[in-house]
Amino acid sequence: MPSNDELLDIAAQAFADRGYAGARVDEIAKAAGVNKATLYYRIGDKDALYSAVLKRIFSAKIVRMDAMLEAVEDAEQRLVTFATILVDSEHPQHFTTIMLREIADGGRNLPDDVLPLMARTIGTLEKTIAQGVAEERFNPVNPFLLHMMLVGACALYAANGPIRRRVAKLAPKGTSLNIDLSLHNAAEAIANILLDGVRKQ
Amino acid sequence: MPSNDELLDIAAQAFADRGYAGARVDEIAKAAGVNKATLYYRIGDKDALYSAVLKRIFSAKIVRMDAMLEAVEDAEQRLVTFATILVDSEHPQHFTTIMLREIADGGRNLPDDVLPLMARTIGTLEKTIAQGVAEERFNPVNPFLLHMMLVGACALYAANGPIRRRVAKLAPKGTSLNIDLSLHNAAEAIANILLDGVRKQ
Amino acid sequence: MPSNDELLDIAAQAFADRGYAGARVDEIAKAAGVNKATLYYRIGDKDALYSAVLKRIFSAKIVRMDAMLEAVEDAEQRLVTFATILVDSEHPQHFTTIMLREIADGGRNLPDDVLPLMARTIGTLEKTIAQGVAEERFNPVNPFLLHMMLVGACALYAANGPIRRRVAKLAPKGTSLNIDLSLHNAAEAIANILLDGVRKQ
Amino acid sequence: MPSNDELLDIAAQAFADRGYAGARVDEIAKAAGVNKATLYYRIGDKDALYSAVLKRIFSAKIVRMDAMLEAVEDAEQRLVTFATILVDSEHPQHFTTIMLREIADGGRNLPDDVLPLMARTIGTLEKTIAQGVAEERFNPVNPFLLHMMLVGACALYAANGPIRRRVAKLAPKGTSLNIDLSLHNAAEAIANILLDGVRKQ
DNA sequence: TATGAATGAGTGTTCATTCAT
DNA sequence: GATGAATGAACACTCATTCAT
Repeated sequence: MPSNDELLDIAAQAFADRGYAGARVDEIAKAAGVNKATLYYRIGDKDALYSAVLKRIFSAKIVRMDAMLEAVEDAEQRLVTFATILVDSEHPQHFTTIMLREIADGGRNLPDDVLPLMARTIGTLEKTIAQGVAEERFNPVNPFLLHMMLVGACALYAANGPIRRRVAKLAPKGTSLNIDLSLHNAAEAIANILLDGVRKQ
Repeated sequence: MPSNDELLDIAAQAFADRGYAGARVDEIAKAAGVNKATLYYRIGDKDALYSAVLKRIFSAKIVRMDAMLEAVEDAEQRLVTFATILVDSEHPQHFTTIMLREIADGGRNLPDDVLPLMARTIGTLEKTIAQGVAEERFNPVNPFLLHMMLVGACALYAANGPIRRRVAKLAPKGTSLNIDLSLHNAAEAIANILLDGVRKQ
Repeated sequence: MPSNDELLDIAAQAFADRGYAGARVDEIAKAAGVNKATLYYRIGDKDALYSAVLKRIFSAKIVRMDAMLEAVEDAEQRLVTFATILVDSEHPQHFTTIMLREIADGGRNLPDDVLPLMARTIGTLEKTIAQGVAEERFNPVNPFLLHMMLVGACALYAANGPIRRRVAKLAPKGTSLNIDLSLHNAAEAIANILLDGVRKQ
Repeated sequence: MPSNDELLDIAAQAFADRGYAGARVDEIAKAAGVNKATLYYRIGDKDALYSAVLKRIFSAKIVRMDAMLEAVEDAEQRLVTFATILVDSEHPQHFTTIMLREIADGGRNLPDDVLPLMARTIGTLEKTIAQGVAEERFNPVNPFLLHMMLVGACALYAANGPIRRRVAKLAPKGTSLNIDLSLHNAAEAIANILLDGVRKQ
């Protein structure tokens, strides 16, 4: 009998793979090895299950971001670490994939109490950039756009593995598609390209 | 009675709003003002409808990209134009939103004949970057990652309007969230930040 | 452009293959190479089409029975010929298959004006048997049961080819299933077995 | 709430009455007094439901045949009993009607695992005839044709009650159509006519 | 606390039929 | 006469949810 946390991890997998509308409560219960009614008893309906998954995933990410904020002082290093944390956790694909889906959905299923978590993530990054600007190491740049670029690039790279491989088969040999950077390395590379654009010379 | 193209536009709206699994054939037919059976007669089942929508959206985008490639010579200008075309067309949200959903889905519903179109888009950008490198104006940078950054940032910004507004209400006044750049201007700004990172000094 | 008779033959094939409920007006029109609306214009709705097919098939059979009655004098020979005509015509499978379906259906779709034709067929056989009894060559036997036996055996043999072949694969070699009598020969054999039972010694 | 067996009996009624294509899952559920989804939960889709019905009906028939084989020694008596069992069971019309439909359908919906049951039925009869021939009481006769005659005649008589009554109204009084033998008696009579033809003199 | 069983309300799809030309 | 296009009414099937135990 799986714990509630294990239940939520299995549900996260399903929601990441299929989206809210595409995921099936039956299949989640089956994958978890519990009766469907047990899922309802322990967690609630599909909406509640989804909310719980989102809260779990976002909370974990925020906790890691906060820990990073305390551990890393350097503004540049913070941006790089921010990027790697985005893609680099126990369930990397789940976070980025579900986030992309939520954005596409306009946050339709996003419960109100995860929004503050998202706001905090953005605030975290904004503070970092403000710090770099204050230290006169960064050009003044719109923190929100920078956030979009960091998150967008990392999330896309993290999520598009399957498509990348299908497209790669069609492209001529030797093209840039034939890369296979690890998520961690890709996130670092992305952050560094951004830093090159942001860094004051 | 709507034309087939009008039908596909209405379906695109639905697929962008709700995703493949969340969209309802009934509602698409109703929104188009045709009988559901007419949809099947004219286009086919949900899969065929989705394929037709994807082909229409991607083809239109590719056509604009190609036209741009011929009209714009300068490598930097090309990157900027590429970004603006991504978000700036007759149906801007549809393209980026559906693309995000497809990436999250691992291209599960992506028909084989739209993959070459995606490959071409990437190839287009890659050539532009290679041109900039050849002209010794760009640092050598992984074109695929640059593509991720450009597309990821633009798509996220284009698609996350609703969430942005919800989050903005929660954030303190005066933060970077309270921006309201047009898609076009945001895409330009994003491209320029990237160019700052890529440009050879 | 097929004639109405050709149309009916094609429809007969469909009704024989799939039954009234299983046959598709679309497919009949397509098989006939005419527009579906043309089918309605020339013949009428599905019911009318089915009635027309039944009338055509039963009439043809009756005509051949009548011709036989005039040509063959001997009672025994009449029974044999009756059996062979049942299975042996331009469209042998259609008649027996559709007849079996109608019987199973309780004649639900059988129009009133084909019933007299069926009654005449039975009457034809009954006269033949009465003749044999009158000539003191046949035992007095229930003509209706004889009719069932002759028609049932011939129709089953004519219609069950596909199943017979599937079952034959499962049966051990050398069993009686591995026969492949032509319809004509099988009907003759069936009639002769019956005659052995009916014939006065 | 009906048991699964009761469910299958109600479904058998529908399939016998209307055939596979003509039967409606909605109506079966309604007739059984259960929700349509319950039917799917308990048994499966229309195909599975039909397979289950066929298996139930054929198994029951085979069981009775086997019991008869053990109880009856005399070859002639076996043929008669075989005929009566064909038409004489808890659900007489269902078996013969569905069998006729399946034959007309070429066994299109006949699951592979009921074919062995059919083969066994034929094998049963074949052994009986072989026994009669070995005992020098029967003429050597094709067992498969004999099977066709016995089954065809009995099935037709069992199934064509409704048509018989409609035709009888059209025929002149005093004709053979105005018989109303019970199924049991008709089967006996049919078997006896056949025996007269098969019996060695 | 847990679950096998049941179900109302959809959900995509098909089909016989009709209509405008 | 003939037909491409359109559609109301089914139709098989699914799914989130609940209930009895």
